Amino acid sequence: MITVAQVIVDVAAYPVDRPFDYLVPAEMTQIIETGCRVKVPFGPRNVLGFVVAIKNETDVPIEKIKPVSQVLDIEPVLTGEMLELAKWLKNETICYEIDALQVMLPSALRAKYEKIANLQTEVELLPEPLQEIFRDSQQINVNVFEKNNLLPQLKAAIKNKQVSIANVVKQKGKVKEVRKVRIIEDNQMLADIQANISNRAKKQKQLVEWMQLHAGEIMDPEVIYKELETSAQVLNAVVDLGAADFVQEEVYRDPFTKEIKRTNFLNLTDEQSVALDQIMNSIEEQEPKTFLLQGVTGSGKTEVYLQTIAKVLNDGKEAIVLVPEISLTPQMTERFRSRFGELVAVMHSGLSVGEKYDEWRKIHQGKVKVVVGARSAVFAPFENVGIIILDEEHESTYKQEDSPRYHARDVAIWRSKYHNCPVILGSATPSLESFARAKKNVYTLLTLKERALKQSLPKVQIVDMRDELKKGNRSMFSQSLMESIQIRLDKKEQIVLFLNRRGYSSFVMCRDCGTVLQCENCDISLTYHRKNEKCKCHYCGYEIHVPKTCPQCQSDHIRYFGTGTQKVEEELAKFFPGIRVLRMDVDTTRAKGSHEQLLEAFGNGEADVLLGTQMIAKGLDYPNITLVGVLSADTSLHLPDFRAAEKTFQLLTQVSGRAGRHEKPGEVVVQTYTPEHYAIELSEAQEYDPFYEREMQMRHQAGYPPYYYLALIQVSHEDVLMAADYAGKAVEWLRSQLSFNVSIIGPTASGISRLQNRYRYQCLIKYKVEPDLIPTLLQLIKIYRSDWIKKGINLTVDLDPNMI
DNA sequence: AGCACGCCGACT
DNA sequence: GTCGGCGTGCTC
Repeated sequence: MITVAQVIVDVAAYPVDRPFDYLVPAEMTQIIETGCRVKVPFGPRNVLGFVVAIKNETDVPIEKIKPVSQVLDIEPVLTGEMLELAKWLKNETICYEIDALQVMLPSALRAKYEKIANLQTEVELLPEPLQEIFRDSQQINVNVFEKNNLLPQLKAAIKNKQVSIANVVKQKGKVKEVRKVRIIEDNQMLADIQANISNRAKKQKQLVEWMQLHAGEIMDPEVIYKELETSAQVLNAVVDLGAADFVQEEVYRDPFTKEIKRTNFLNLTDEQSVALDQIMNSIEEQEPKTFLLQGVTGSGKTEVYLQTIAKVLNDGKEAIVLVPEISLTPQMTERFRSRFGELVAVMHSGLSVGEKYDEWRKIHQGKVKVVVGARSAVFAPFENVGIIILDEEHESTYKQEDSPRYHARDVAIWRSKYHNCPVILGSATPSLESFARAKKNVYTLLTLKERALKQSLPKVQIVDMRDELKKGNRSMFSQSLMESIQIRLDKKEQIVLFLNRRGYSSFVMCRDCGTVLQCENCDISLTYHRKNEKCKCHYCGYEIHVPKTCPQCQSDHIRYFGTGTQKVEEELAKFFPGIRVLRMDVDTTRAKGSHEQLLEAFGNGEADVLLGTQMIAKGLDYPNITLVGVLSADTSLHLPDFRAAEKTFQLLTQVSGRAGRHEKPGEVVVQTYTPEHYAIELSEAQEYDPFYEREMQMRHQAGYPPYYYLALIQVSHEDVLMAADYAGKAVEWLRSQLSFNVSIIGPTASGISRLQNRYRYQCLIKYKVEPDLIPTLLQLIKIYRSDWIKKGINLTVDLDPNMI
């Protein structure tokens, strides 16, 4: 009988996006399992692959089939659930199956390939320069030749059959191990050994005597040295006598640095209890229900999560908690760690590759029961999931921007059906899509209207900056904000000032002609980096030194513009001498961990004002913050995005919620040039429903989600005309295939019309129901992959896109 | 995707 | 005659 493994190979391309059959050699049949990674020959090279099935027959002609060269995992790295999920993702997001599989694993388990040159003759027979390199070793990485400009010589040697090239799959992800001492269990034997030690070896005798108290234990040598004031020499001698031996033990790199204090359940409000009861009931009944937990800021959503998780753990199941990347602050993770201690793993982008791998292994090996992490943690390899929680459900970071373009919410719901467990989507300002589904009873709505400690929501005051201008106030602060700041300073309370800007980026502009330094390859301005006085493109990596004069008008009035935070800081210092400001932007948060340090310093009262962009809006929870100022509420309103109003409202509600979360009442001052806009007007009352109704009307009129679904097709090419032409062709073809109630808008130039020297066009598909959409798109992709791709066209499909 | 194979023009 | 350009097609 033969054993055949079906393998998805690590080659992201359309013609090979299917399983390939490989023969399993007899010695591997006991080890190989579905979900294992394997090394296989694929054409002329070796690649990594995932075993998706094992069977006993094959349709492939016997002369074609090759054997698996190596099994990389003793235990499978992917569960059956993951393999199924990958197939679903492939369909749902139109991606390669290999991409779907890879996204579920930490990058440490993905393959790294190296080309190795093997020496086939005597070194002396090689040309001079090559001899040099092959002197130390017969096998040399090809990039060594590249670095020394010896590629032509290497090529010649290959031709002469003096050297051969092999592709080697390197496995990343080293398990970190430490050497420990294992004391033998047999106490009698220890006593015998001790008796035989010469009286001159006092230290050894002492050590073995002490070991009798710790028979069978495994310990750190350092602990022994300290305990007995001894050294490695003595220990080695004792090990030689057979009283103990050295063992290698796996360790996890610990991303937590601080000690944690255990905390207990808080008392719940009536609203919280009602919500919790419903969720508990669903867990009990094993219903894959999706709850939308809508709670005003400070209403204690987290406490509901924590108690739900406690229940799940009690049932012997596991919990997944997703948090947007930027709110994955120590403050947030500590709440989970303090409740569940060592049972919690944390996953976020701040961890090193090794740390991520370690956290993943803790989950995989069942050492932890709770994972708190960003988007990709939704793939945590638990096998008995009891609850999945998405906090701040409306955040756009839950959607991955590149292939596989999945939404963590959709994956969570898929997994909940697989495990028959509920999902909780939590937010103060749910996405319109989720709220609409809750209204249609697709999700179950749970509402928390009151703050947990019954504090009133902060008073929001909207200030029209146009009036300030008329009054002759040309500063960044309105009269009213200045007064409020002064009051807090007098009362020694804290202030958060918020600049509504995206990210931390800054740019270089000529003050005479207004030219902003642009990337040569992309249609986007360069980002200024202070550390090396360079300007860099975040999309393609293009980099130049900051020029002395303007490239357009030769003026030397060229200046670096920050996010505006420096300017705000300067003005603050002018108006309020002695004010202590903590600024959070590119320059102050570059180093790893500086973000946390700044927040901690602010929490300790080392500053009066915390000043920053979006990043500070999330998760800040300090009792002494009583004033929040939004310096310009409208900047996010004018973005070319149909969600601009929604995002602005969410942001204003979010930042307002930072004030007065504890005993002291809070106040919010929102400065704007368009106070009449409903997103700003309605944020004053901080009530979600009126905003929802209003925004739904707008979406209905314009034909956007949740009334319509969207799909975005992007076409790019080095040549503008080609890009436009083929975008047109795609649109034309889609129009001919899809029904009349689907509207296809475009093609139009994309927001960033040129990226990495490629011109980009896009078209938007709006549809309510169109069962043929995915098959049609797949067919379009087929046309593209079989024909257009050769002409240098690039085409991508994003279902349910974030930005358009 | 990546790599070999294969068919045609320009060189020692 | 041979070297190397890149169009074509396959990968268990």
